[in-house]
Amino acid sequence: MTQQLRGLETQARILAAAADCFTHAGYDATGVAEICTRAGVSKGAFYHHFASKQAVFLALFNAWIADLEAVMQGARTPDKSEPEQLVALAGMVQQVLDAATGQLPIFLEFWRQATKEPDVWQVTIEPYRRFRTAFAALVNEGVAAGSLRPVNPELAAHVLVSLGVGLALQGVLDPDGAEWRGAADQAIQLLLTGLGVQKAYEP
Amino acid sequence: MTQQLRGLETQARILAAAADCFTHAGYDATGVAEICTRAGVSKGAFYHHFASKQAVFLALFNAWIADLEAVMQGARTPDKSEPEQLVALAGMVQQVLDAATGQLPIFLEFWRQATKEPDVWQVTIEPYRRFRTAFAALVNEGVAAGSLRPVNPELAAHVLVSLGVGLALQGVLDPDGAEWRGAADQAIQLLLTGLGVQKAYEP
DNA sequence: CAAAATACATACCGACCGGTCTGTATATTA
DNA sequence: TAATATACAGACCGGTCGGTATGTATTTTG
Repeated sequence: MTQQLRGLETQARILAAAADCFTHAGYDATGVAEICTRAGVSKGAFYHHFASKQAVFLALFNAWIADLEAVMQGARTPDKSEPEQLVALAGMVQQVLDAATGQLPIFLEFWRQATKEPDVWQVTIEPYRRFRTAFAALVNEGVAAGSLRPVNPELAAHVLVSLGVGLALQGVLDPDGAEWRGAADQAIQLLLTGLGVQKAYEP
Repeated sequence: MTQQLRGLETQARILAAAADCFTHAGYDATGVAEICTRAGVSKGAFYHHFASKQAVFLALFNAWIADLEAVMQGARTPDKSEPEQLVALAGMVQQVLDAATGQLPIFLEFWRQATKEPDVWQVTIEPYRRFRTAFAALVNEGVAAGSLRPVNPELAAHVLVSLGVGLALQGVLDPDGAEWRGAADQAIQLLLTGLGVQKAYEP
């Protein structure tokens, strides 16, 4: 049991070190030796736990996906109105982004790899599509219930998700203070107003 | 004169080949030899015209910036109303993105490099800030003229630019057809409606 | 036409990098 | 306790890559 525990611990150290390196220097630029040094392990340990550098990257990526999945599960509030649910979902997106702030540059690595490796791409775009589906369903319900203007749900969802992604990327590239947070709030306000939520512009 | 022309020609070939390689394989993954092969020149020619691989990358990047600059200059229409100008600016963003479609993955390279190299970062975020400034000025005028709802111009501009960036990134990662274009149109409609442009929701 | 500059081509180098191989200490098992 | 498996350690290797050094053909210059 002690040995198993020890193994998992070094495995975690390798993952943490790799995340650090990938974040700061990028995937290609960081060598396995660098990861090992930062993790305080030898190359033998590294290749004992992981088949390749790519494997470490994928493990990191899958962990991130799992986290995202968990957060999405916790955002189900079917008893509220569609506008309120939209606000909740948007807030959740913000929460996810906040949780990842600081180590966000690694997303650029994910996205870049996704444009090359088909399997990475597959699992990369899945969360976005899921987001879009969720938003579209909500908008659809809202339109049917009359609480939202009659817009194309799919397109509206696409807009919402794109806005979230854009805010995230802006935050990565130019994180000059809290403006970003304010922009996220205002973005939601503007879009909800555009979608026809009266409360947003008639306090 | 003939010799000078010849030099510029091979220089252009190198740049084109490099853009191709960077787009398809990424910066780190493409070697100088590969660029030379695709360009049909020797390594000597390469290092005669460019000091390093980084230099080629920066040249490519600066060319892109210059293009963007030119397009932005051509979008000045001060004689129209603020909402119309907003639509024009948004359309311009779309035009820029369209022009780059297909070779867009190289933007991920730009952005990634920007998170590491301070000088690349400086020149990377400048266009975005310029976009934001332009949008903010327009929104400000519109608010003053009463054609737009009284919103914070800076935040509104941030939202607009973020949306554009997000749409672009979505288009890169998941370019499954024309939905993307429709989303861009609808996004503008929604935001303009949210900003208070009557024409958008009262045809 | 001589000389100097330009525009290449080719061979080559040292560094680095992902991955392997062998050895060893510790823990688990029979 | 003997045997086996696990968890490392560290030397090492084949190959690649960015960059250089040297040579040459052509062109411009004086």
